[in-house]
Amino acid sequence: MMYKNLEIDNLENGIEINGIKSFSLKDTFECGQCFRWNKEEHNLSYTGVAFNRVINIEILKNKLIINNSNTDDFINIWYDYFHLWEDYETIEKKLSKKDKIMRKAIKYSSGLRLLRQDLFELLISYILSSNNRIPMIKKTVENISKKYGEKLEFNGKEYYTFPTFEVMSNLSEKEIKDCGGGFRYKYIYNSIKLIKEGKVNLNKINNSMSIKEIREILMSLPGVGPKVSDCIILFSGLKYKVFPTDVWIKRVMEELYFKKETKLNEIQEFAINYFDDLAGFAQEYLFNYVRNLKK
DNA sequence: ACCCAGGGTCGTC
DNA sequence: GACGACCCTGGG
Repeated sequence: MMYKNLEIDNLENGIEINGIKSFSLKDTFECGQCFRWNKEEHNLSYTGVAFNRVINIEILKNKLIINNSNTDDFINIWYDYFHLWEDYETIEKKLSKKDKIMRKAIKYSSGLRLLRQDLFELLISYILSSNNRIPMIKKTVENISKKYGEKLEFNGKEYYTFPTFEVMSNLSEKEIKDCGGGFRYKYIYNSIKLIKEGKVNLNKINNSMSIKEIREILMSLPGVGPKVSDCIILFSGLKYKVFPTDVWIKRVMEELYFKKETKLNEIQEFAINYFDDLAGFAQEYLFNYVRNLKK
């Protein structure tokens, strides 16, 4: 069948999609925006859990293969999750024209797509990200899912959904602590508590609000500062004109753009003005680029 | 063995 | 507005 210029064919336990451009699985899944996707050992495919599903995805001869899925899920979930309605060729072209630095960064990570992830899962994941390392964040998110998510099975292996707010709101402080997030367990527990008590309402957040308004709501939660809230806003796909500024981005912006030590606010302000509507994309191309260069 | 840093945030001065 | 503390772990 056809769906918005894409041709979808059924496989035995999955689907095959023709017509997708600009999609690098490696750059999309390994750029640090998500914590629940892992490369398979034996091939170039990735398996991950999102929106209560486990799927395996690979690209063969320009076709996107989604295993353990079907057309309905593709239309209802994955088409939006992988941001397939956005034209990344144009985004990359526009950003490449900005300067030599962006041209390099994009050449390096062409095909990187910003996923549109679940807001609550992002909230917990990025509270865990503060002063933490990516492998440790992944480990803790995995622990939370294993303990309190629902079990899924695929290819003889067990996977776990990220728990719902409902489930997590009934956990004790100790239960959350035992998931392994270190000192951040209090942030998570107290954030959930504020939401449960109705003092903060995540459900009213939507993309017709201004970035400032959304930031205000998110930052009223403990453990959520400017950087974490910008990540939540960007990686949920609410807004793309944000520029999460962490240590890596700070370093690369100072080195390549400012040539001197610069304050976070100044970097942000510059980037938002300079990259405009594409700031969020620029941030992720840069982050992926420098983080891999340092290795 | 010891030290340091990690997709920051918070409390205190 | 600057500064140190923070759980915990892997790597030098």
